[in-house]
Amino acid sequence: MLTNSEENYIKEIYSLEQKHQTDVNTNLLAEKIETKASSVTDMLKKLAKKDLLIYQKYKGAKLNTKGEKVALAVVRKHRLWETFLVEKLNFSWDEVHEIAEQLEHIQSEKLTNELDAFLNFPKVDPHGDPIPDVNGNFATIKTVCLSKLNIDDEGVFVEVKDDSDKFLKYLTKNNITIGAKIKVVDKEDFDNSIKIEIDKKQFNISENVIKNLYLKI
Amino acid sequence: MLTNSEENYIKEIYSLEQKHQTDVNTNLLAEKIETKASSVTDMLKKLAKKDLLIYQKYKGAKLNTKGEKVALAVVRKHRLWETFLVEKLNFSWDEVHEIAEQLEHIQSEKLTNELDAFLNFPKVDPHGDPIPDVNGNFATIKTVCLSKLNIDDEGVFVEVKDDSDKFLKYLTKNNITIGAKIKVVDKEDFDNSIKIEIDKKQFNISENVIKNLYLKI
DNA sequence: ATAAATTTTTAGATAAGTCTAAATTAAAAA
DNA sequence: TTTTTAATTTAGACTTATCTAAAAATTTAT
Repeated sequence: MLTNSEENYIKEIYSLEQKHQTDVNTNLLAEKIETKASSVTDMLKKLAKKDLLIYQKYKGAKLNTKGEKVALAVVRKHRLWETFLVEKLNFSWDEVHEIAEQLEHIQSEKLTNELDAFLNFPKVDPHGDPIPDVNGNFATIKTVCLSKLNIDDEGVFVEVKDDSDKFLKYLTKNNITIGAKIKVVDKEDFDNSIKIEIDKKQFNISENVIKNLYLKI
Repeated sequence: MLTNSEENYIKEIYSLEQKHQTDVNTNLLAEKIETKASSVTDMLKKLAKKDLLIYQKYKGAKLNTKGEKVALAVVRKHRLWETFLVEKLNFSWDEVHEIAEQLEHIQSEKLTNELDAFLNFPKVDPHGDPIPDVNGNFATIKTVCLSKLNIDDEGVFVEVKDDSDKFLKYLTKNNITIGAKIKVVDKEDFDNSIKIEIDKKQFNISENVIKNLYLKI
């Protein structure tokens, strides 16, 4: 049985591994978990001793199969609960993260699986992130970052990478919601901003926004 | 913000106060929480300092208004989650306690209230225990302990006091479920057991069972 | 290749919640 | 009322997860 803290480290390590495709280093992890590097070192030692990851001094950490399984179970719970909150309890997509952070640590396989069934085995959560099934498998939908598109290209917005409520509120305000059809109207080289069109309305978005939006072409 | 441990103490103190109508003493509380008396003393001091209860050395503790409010909020969450698990996720009444013990600590008023609405503002949980509303109020249905009935008296079983899965499994096995019509057929003075009739079938139950069953006459 | 800068680890401290064992207080019995 | 028993509290220790400050290793720059 793992503590909430241990699960949080494993989840974050998993997420960083996916993003950077390399061993996770101490400082970055510390920043993400919002703690100090020395605390991270302690925890990595502990998780290595529990046989959840490979840790080499000064070289960083990497989940082993067991650790990855834990990570996927936590991610599964997090995304199922987010889906539940939005679909059944009238939450909006910018209100669910913090609560799911708590709910993801509830220990009961039956609960997780019954919730999955109750929600009709959803494939993605309210942010378009894939939900691992009971065996940890998930379909990777082929998505393309909005930054990769050229003028006149278009696609359907299906996944957002930054789940912060600040960012999600910005998107909602600008009508950029999952399922929206987005067309690239213009690109500015000097600041990498672009002009997009949604529902016949055009407006500019900055590089920081662009890199967090993923489309299905 | 209270820790899970603090909430558990407050909940248990509240429950013991209701049951015994007197200040809660250290040893009994220690037994219920499954910890040592010395740990209880420490926690009572801490909760008193946080102004959640009145604590007098060697005299026991008693929740104040603030503490009672916390207790009712936790009880509300516990019972709403139990109801959710049984009504929406196919759990039986003997499977929900442990999971609700975890879920009752999730912090989000909106979540609690949306869950309440989603369940249609239930008045009682799967064990017949009343669910406090958003203000901490609950209707006290007038119930009578089965031990108070005489031969040929009858009533509808609406509430069970012992929520342990062992006991609930026993009841299920013997067809004693919430809503069952129970008639007292015979009483044995020497061991206080009685013979009851449910659905035309008669059988004997012991004093330990009897004292945990409450009926509406 | 060496020095400087950065990253990471170690050492020692702290807070929460628990424990054991000893001391104290209250309650019950003689 | 004094003694005995039981309940409660105190003192000191342990674990988990955290922190700061200092030391060590690695990386980058000269």
